Amino acid sequence: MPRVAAARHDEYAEARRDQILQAALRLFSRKGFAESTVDEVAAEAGLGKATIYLYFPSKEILLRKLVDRFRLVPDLAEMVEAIRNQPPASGIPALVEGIWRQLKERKEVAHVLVREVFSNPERARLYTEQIRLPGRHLLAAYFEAWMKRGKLRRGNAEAMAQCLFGMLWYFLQSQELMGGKDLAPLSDQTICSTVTGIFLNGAAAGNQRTLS
Amino acid sequence: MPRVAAARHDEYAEARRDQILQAALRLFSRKGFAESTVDEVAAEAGLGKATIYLYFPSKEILLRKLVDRFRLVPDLAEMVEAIRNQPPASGIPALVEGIWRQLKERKEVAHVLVREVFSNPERARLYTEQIRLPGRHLLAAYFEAWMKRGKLRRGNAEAMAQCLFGMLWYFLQSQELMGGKDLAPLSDQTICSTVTGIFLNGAAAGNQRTLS
Amino acid sequence: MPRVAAARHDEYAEARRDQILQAALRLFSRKGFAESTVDEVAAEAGLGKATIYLYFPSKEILLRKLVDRFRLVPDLAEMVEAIRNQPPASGIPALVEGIWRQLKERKEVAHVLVREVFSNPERARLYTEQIRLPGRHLLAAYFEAWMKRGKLRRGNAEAMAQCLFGMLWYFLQSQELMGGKDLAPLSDQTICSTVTGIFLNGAAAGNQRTLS
Amino acid sequence: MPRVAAARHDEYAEARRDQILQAALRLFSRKGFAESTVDEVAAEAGLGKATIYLYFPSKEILLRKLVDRFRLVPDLAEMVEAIRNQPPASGIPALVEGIWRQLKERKEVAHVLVREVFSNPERARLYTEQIRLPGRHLLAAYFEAWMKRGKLRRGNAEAMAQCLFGMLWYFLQSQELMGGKDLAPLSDQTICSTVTGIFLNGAAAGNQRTLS
DNA sequence: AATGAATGAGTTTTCATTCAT
DNA sequence: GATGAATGAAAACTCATTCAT
Repeated sequence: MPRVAAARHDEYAEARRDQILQAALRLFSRKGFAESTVDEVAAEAGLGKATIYLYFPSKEILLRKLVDRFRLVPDLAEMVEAIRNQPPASGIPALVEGIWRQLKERKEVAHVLVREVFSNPERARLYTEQIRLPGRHLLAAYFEAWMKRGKLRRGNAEAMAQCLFGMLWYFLQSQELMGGKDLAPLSDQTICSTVTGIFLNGAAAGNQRTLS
Repeated sequence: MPRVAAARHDEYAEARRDQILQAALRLFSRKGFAESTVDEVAAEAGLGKATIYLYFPSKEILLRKLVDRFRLVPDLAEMVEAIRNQPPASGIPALVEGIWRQLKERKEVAHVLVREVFSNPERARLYTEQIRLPGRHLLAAYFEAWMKRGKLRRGNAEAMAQCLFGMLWYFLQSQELMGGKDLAPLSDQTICSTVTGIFLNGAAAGNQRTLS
Repeated sequence: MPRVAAARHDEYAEARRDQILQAALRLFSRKGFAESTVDEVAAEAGLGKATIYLYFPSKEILLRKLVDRFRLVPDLAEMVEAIRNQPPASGIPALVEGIWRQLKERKEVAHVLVREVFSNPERARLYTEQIRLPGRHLLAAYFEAWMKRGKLRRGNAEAMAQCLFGMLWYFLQSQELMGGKDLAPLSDQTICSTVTGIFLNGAAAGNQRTLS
Repeated sequence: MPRVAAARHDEYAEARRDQILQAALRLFSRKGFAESTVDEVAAEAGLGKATIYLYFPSKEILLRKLVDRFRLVPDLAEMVEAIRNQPPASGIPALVEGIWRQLKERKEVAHVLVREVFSNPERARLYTEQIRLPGRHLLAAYFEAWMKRGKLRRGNAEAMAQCLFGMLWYFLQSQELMGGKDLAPLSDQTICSTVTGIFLNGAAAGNQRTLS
């Protein structure tokens, strides 16, 4: 096969794969993985059922590829890179806002992750290895760098990264996925400044800023 | 039916129902709801398959009853009450430790909740109304009381409560439910002191204690 | 066991058996044999489920006993005997009316027979041998007697008996069992006189009476 | 979808549906509806079990479609039309013979009807409305036409139609479905001439022809 | 490459029958 | 004698996957 044709072919296949993954994401987010049939994925993608199998060998693998492709915070590396040289006092607020914006934009991904990945031991382990820990390391590295420069208190940087992300993650779960937005709404502003405030200065009186 | 016999009968049925719910909790926590069969629930309970249907009319209703019965932090009210008169500096560490202990003990419940409740909009809404918000209010009330006494910085107490719980909740998810314990273990000590430290004093240098 | 006690015991068992059969008849007539559960039979009889099995070894045998006990026209022999010496002109109308009355009274039996017996080859064969043919012979014997006395035209008496009974049987099926009573009602009077008229004189003009 | 392909597809599906209905008819006739499994229907049709569900959404609906498709006397309208201008004396014998021939050819249909339709109130009502009463009206209309022309005695034409059909129907039940053919055989000739004779002239002596 | 038709393996649910009390 | 609890065997139905076109 001539090189150009092969490249075109690959592009085409990639586009199809993406079309299917997007459809699956919408569907799984709405109905859940186990509750969705391959027929429905195909219908959502506007394709025939058997076509799905041309691009993904099984439904389970389709899910894995989905999780591979759709990161919760795909730009995390860029965000951390962008603030690498900023001290926490300015870097963390920017980071929190960036992560929160991206999480909110990607709540469908979050939905699928919560449902299908975080709760299935095997899938979760894979996710932890390939995505969660690498992401955590990025944050932790930033923290450690500024610990050394004396701008952050010394401590377990990995655990601290987990705390930061955990607060945002739980806001996402409760506000966007669990109906909190309707029942007890909190503004983005409140969320970001509370998280930032607590992470930097804590809630105890005597520390710098007012919370929220 | 004589009253005594009826009472005994009810007790017996209740015990059986509990036996089944406990078995289902273990199983769903291990394998997930959709991935578990009624056969397996029965086997785990040491009963015949049809017996399950004597006590629960369907698999779906079994799940609902399961969620009804098992709360995530059943003793939260007592814990908050116990520290009501302690200032945050001593109250929060106790609270964090108490919540964390109970969460860890109940990771099976957490597993089922994540999968079946937090991810299903309708069930999640119910859960938010009946359990999550009331719990949050308890914490928030404690925070507000100590804000008034000048021991906590002013801020959105509900959001702060969410932050505190979110950190612990995410540690539970990542350590216990997602294989983090094996892949990147963090000790209870590290977790509790990091959460406490960040919540009270933040991560910025110049604040009181060293983290973790 | 003393004789008296044994007799009492037998009477008691017989009464219980009857109680169950009556309940089963009502139930099977309403819902069909396959569609009824042993639980329902027990409930209808006001007994516990296991009690049914004290008196009948299986559900299938319960049905057989039911058919044994409940004849469609139990008094046929008496009816035929009663008109034995009456010529057809007066005997047939009496007979038709008598059979029709009994059929209508016993439409529950008819229902079960149609459903469970007439349509199951093995059961039907048994029924034909033990009940249907003997009944037909009774009618045929009456016809033959009056053929000999010149009051009925010569012909196949068995086939004639079948015709007479068939007309009534089909009226029962269509009026009582198939909703005809509501959709296109025919009075008992019309039914009996039409059957009698056709059987005795046919429908062709020039024969004696007006039909119905 | 192009029009031609769609048409071919429809034809194909229709053929498959028919293949399944034919198989189901044979099976239900032999074993009864409740006693037959979908697996068996599939095996009889030479198809896989799931294929049945491609064409019929449930076993119950398969039965309904079966009854819809297979009429007991599908050519009744043509038969009545064919003798419309013949007087009863020649028309009825032809009609009786025609109906009897068709009934015998379709005893499998009869079997299923008896068992599943005539005995289930709801289904029976539907059948009465859509099939039985229209058929009866056809016969009744013929009778009424000839009553007016003085060739049939006046009477309730609907009841008379019922009598005519009832005799034949009961012969079918008893001879073909209940083992009468083996236990007490009656020739087609006997059956038809007895029915014709009784219907036209009755059994009383003094009327025209000899019976059978 | 694209697909609808076909299907067996697997799931939930029902129910006749047994058994311990 | 009477019974409710327990259950395995069996049935309807679903769906991921394969295959012929």
